[in-house]
Amino acid sequence: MQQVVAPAFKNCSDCPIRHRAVCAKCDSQELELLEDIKYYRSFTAGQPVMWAGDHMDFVASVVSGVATLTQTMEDGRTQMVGLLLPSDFVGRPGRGVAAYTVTATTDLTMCCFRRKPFEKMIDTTPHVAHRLLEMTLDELDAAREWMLVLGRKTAREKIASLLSIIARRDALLGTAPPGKQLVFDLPLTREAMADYLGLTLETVSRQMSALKRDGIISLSGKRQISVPDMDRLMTEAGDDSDGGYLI
Amino acid sequence: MQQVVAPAFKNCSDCPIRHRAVCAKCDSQELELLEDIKYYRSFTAGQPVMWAGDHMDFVASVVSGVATLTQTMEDGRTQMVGLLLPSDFVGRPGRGVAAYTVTATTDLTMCCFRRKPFEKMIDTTPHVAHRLLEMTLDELDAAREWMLVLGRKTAREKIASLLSIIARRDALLGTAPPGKQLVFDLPLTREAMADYLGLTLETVSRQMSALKRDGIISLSGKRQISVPDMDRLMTEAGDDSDGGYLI
DNA sequence: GCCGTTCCTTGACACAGATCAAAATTGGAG
DNA sequence: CTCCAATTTTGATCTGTGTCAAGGAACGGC
Repeated sequence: MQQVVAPAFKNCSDCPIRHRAVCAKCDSQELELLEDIKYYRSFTAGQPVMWAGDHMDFVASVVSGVATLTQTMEDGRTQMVGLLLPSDFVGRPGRGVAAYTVTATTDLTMCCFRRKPFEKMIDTTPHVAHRLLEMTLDELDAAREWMLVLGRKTAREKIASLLSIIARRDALLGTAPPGKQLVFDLPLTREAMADYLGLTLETVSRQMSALKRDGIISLSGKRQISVPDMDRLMTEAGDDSDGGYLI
Repeated sequence: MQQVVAPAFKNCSDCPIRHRAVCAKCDSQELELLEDIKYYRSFTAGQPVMWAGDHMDFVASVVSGVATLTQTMEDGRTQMVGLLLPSDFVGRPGRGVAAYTVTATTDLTMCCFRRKPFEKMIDTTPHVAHRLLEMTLDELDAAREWMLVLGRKTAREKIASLLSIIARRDALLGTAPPGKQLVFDLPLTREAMADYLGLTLETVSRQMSALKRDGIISLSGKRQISVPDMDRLMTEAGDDSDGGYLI
């Protein structure tokens, strides 16, 4: 099922996530070590990357596309526990079994590192270990912010929170012009949004309609969102529209 | 408000969390470096340790007692985002401002490290950095398990999940005899439990009463819980009673 | 030992979001 | 272009949990 295709670039120096991923701080010598243990894999939108419980002999960086990390109960209730964007890291050094199910929600390319040699690198090259610690601490902060969303926000605030997270990321990536009107594509179905936010897909749909009706967002097709006033969206999310650190 | 008292031991080799905290892998030479930058602080039950936004010139390990990490919205809605038990780490290297409010829920002693020298140690002694990475990854896993609880579990399942987490921890610490009947103290008020689980304190109280009525738990006083059948509690939590790794 | 404070329990009722059901829209295959 | 399947929207109703309110139990200070 998995397609293995060549990415659009040849080596690390041309890599689009070179300066943000786990390899960000590596010097050219360390990069060579990584080159030896890496390979690319690509997946099409909707494909599973791995299932919770699978044996895993690699860790990876997302190069392009979006993937989700989900956890499922026996009766089928599903909760998304991570949203993986370009430069994010997948897998845990020292753990050979996947703890979560990973699914590509858009076409996806990952840069995979064979696990054993990567673990050795962590022990020997401080740059990789240090960057991985930094990224893990960032993920922990994101997870904790998300807990507040899941535990205490209303359905409308949850939707607004998710939209503002994605909008902010797109603004960072420079996709949008610096002008006020933000436009971006939702990389998630209504169901995936529901799994992210601990809601049902019907509630997601209703709240999206409500935000549209109230002029907070507008839609072109089902997936393209534009936000005329970012501050207003942030207010709907229940966040202090100023206080928040822009990452 | 903060009481600074001497702990019951003198140096790291007598420390009760010596083998589990961030210093777990340090050799005696590294320990000496830590001794130079550490000091103890104690707090009584209920005292705030720090407020979100406070300037913070230390990081710390919990030596004894329990503390909570909470996040609060402008209108007062509160969500607990971390439960700090002995050996857990507080603070983030590289960040001088507290992101969360920390509160002692029992009498608490922390081993504090001055932040700047600690950051230098992370860069120079791989044992500390490596252990901190490991601990952060564990916390991230815990946070993700918690997301499933917050997003998808019913009130009854949430309470059962919290009780089984605390029961398992106490079992690990060897407080309980290896027999079946687990007995432990809840280190949290009903309100703190509600903040942990994204519920109101009334709902927590009702569900505690329901679990008691159904014989899943029994109470002596408000805080001492006994669990006659751990598997049954796990089932109520919606967890596979076998599959779960006992950490 | 009494009293006040804090914490906890229980009840009545309201409402946000879930559930069940069906129709509408979209996008891709042929 | 047409049709089919997947996704999304909308409607009607139900229910779990929140909200408001009142008492009760436990604990520390005097």
